Amino acid sequence: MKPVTLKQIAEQLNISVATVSKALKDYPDVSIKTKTKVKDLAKSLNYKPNSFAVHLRTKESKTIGLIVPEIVHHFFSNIIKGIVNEAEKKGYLVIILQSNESYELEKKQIDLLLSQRVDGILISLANNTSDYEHLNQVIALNKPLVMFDKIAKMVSCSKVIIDDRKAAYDATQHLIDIGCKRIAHFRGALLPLNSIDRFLGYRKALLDNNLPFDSSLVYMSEFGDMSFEAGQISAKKLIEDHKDVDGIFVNTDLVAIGALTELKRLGVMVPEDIKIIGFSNWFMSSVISPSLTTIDQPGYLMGETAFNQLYKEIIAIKNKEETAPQTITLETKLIKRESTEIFSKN
Amino acid sequence: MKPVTLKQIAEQLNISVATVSKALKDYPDVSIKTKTKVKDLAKSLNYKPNSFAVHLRTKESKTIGLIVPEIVHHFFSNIIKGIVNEAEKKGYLVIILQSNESYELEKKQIDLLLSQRVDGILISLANNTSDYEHLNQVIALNKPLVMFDKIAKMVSCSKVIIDDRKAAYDATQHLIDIGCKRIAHFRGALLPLNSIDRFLGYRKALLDNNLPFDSSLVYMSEFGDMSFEAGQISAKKLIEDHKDVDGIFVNTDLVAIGALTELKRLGVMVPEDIKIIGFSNWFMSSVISPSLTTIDQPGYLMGETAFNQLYKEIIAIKNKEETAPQTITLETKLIKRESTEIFSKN
DNA sequence: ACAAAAAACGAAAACGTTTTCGTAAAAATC
DNA sequence: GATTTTTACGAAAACGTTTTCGTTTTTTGT
Repeated sequence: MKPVTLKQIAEQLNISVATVSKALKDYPDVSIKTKTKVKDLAKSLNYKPNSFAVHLRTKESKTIGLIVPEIVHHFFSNIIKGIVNEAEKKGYLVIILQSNESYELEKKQIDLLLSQRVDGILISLANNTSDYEHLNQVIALNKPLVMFDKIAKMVSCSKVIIDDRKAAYDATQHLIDIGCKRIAHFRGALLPLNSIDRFLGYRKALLDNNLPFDSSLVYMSEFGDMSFEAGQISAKKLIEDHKDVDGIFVNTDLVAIGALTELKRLGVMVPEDIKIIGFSNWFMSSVISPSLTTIDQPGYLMGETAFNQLYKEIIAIKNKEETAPQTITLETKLIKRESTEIFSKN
Repeated sequence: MKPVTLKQIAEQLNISVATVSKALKDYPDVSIKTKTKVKDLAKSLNYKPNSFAVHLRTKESKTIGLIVPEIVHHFFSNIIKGIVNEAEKKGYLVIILQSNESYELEKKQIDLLLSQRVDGILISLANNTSDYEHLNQVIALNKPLVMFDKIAKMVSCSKVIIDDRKAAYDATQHLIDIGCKRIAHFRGALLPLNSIDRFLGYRKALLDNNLPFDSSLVYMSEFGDMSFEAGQISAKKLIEDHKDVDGIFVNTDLVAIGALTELKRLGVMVPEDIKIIGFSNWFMSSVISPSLTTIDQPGYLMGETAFNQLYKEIIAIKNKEETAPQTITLETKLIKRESTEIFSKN
C-alpha cells in the first residue's frame, strides 16, 4: 500500500541503501551480481523512485510549466499537443495553466510555477499583458523562459513566432493577384501585437500595389472579440457602407466564417461578388462551403519548436553555459480554397 | 539567484528554522512580533517554499495527472479546460498527457504519473485499451482514479459519463418524430463502448417505434476512424445502396459534416431529401450550412465534475475515510438546427 | 517575591534520495 | 606470501521542509 523505498529493498537484501541506489543507476562500482539482485527485486516490488526526494537532491524537476490564454482553441490545442508530445520524448512532464486572457491570473500562475520549481516556462501572453515584471522575475532567477505566438518584444528571452506582417501581406497580395481592387480588412483588437502586425501587412500590400489605403474599410469589432458574431456584424456594416468592395482579409478564420455566413444571408455571393481570406487555418475552414482560403499557422510545429528551444536552454543552464535569446520565425502558408476562386465572368 | 530558503531567513533574523516555518504558517506558538518580522522578510526576499521538500514531508503533491486520447479535439479540450480551471481553484496543478489512442502509451503514462507521486489521476481511455491492469494498479495503491467519457465498466472506480444509449435513442426518436421512416446509422468502431451504446440506442428507438431494424443501413468506416472523409465515403455508399433513406443518425459531428458535404455534392438536399443528426455539438456544427442538429455533450461540465469527484476522494483518503466508487451521469441535450428542419411539401 | 501556568522558541528527527569519500575485501603483481 | 592494485561496498551528509516534544522565558496569581 505504501510505496516501496530504497530502504526496504536494502533491508531485504541485507545491503546498504547506497548500494541499492547505485545498482539501480548502473554505477560502475557495484558488482554485476548485486546489480541483478537489486534490479530483480526492485522490479518485482514495482519500485518507483520518489520524485520529490530525487528532485530535492538533484535540483531539477523534469517538469515544465505552460501558460496559454485559452485551451479551447484549435491553434492553441495544436501547440499544446506539440509541446506535450515533444516534452514526453525528452522525459519532461508539462503542467498546463490557462490565463483566460487575464494579466492578473497570468502573474499568479507564473508564481505558482516558480514555487513548483519547474525547470522552465513556456508562455503565450494574455491580450492585456503590458507589464512584464513577472516575466523578468523568471529571467532574473535564471530560469529558462520561452514565449510563443503572443509575445512581448521588450522581454529578453527566446521567442517562437510567425511573421504576422508578412503573412498578412501575402494574404492581401493574393486578393490583389486575383483581381480585387477594393479590399476591406476585419482587424483584431489593439492588442495583442499580432493584430497590429496583420493590419500593417495588409496596408503595406495595398500601398505596394498602388491601391489606396482607405481606413473606412478597416473594421474592428466593438469589444475587440474575435467571434463568429463579430464577423457577421462587420460584414453587415460593410455591405451597408461600401457597395464596391470586392475582397476582405479577415484577421482570423472564425470571424471570416461569420462574415461568410452573413454575406450568404444577404445574398452576396462568395467568391463571385466578394472574395474572402481568413487567417489561422482552423479545421472547420476546410469543411464549410464555400471552403475558406486562409493562412496556415503551424501550431503543432510551433509547440515542438518552443519546447525544443526551452529544452536547449535548460540543458545549457545545467552545464553552466551561456545562451543568447533566440527568435525563431516559422513559415506560414497560403491555403487557397473556394472563397477566393477566380470567377469567370462570361 | 539561488532560491531563498527558510535557513537564510532564520539566520538573518537570528532565530531557528523551526520558528520561521511556524511563523509563516501562523502557528499559535509564535509571537505576533516575530511573525510579522518573518513574514515581512520573507516577502521582501520573495521567498517561495521548495515544493519538493514540502511534498517529501507532507506526502501530498497537490498535483494530479490527466490522460486523454487526443488533445486537439473540441470535446476534450473543453474537458481539459474544465479540469484545469477547477483544479486551480482548489490549489491543484494538472499534468497533462496524451495517449494518442495507444494502450501502450497509456500504460507508460500511468507509470510516469505514479512515480511522479500525483495525488490522483483522471483518465479517458484509449480506444484499444482492453486490459485494465495498469488501472487496477493505481487503485491498489489506494490512489484516487476517476474515469470520464471513455470508460471501462469493469474497473472499480468513479466515473463521469453521459448516457450514450439514451442520447442516441433521443436523437433517433427526433428523426422519427419529424417523419423519417428509413433511418441509417453511421456508427463508430467496435471500441470504445460509446459507439456500441450509441448503436444500441439507435436500434432500440427504431424497434420501440415499430420501425424495422435493417443492418444494411448501418455503416462503419473502414478503419473505424471518425473523420470527415469517413462521412463522405459512407454517404456516397449509402446513396448508391439505398435510394429510400430519409434520415441519418451519425455517431459524431465531424463524420456528419463529411456526409453533409458529400450529399450536397451529389445533389441530395438536406433537410429536404434526407435529414441528418450528429453527436457532440462541435462548434463548427453551428456555423456550417445547413447547420447541424446534434446532441450536446457537456464537455466543460464533465471536466469540472470529474475533477471534483477526484478531489472528494483525495480528501477522503487524506482523512482516512472510506469512499464507494460513484458513477455520475451528465445530461445531454438535443440541439435542433437546420439539418432536421421539417420541409413542407407544398 | 515565589511558585505555577502560559507563552515562545529551538533541537532534532524524519521524509527518500544521491553522491562523496573512506574502508574492507578480492584480485593481481612480484 | 607479502605488497600493491583493483573492485565492491557502506557511512554519512546533504537537499529544505514540517512537526513533535522538550526547554526556556515570560506572565499570572498569591
